[in-house]
Amino acid sequence: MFIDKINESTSILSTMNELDTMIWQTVADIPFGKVMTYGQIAKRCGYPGYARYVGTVLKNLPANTLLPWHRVINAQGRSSFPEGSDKYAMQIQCLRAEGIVIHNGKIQLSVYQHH
DNA sequence: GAGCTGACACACA
DNA sequence: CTGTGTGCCAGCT
Repeated sequence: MFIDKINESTSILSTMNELDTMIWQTVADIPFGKVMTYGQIAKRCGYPGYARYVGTVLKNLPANTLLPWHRVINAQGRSSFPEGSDKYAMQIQCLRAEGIVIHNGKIQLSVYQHH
């Protein structure tokens, strides 16, 4: 029925907003000096396979956000920004400020990954 | 509706 | 270890 279509779509919409919120929560819960990967966050939120979506959500964060987005890196233990960019330098700097050691742009997940 | 494009991940060479 | 191919999925053309 027509009304069901509307409810269905709004339900999907609210699910997506809910996912955004869960992603924010998960990122906010990463302790100082630890990191998590995109895929890991997606899984924790109950949405395996949504690694890329985690990235788009973080991208849409306001520049002045208090969320520790710098603690989110890719599965290779590297920043996902191009190596010369401002964002890249920014992320590396923030991580180093938390005592995380980065060697040749690589972070040892075996040491710093938050489970 | 059909492609393209990413702040991704994984397997394999 | 680095490069390449493939799968993935929401958001934008």
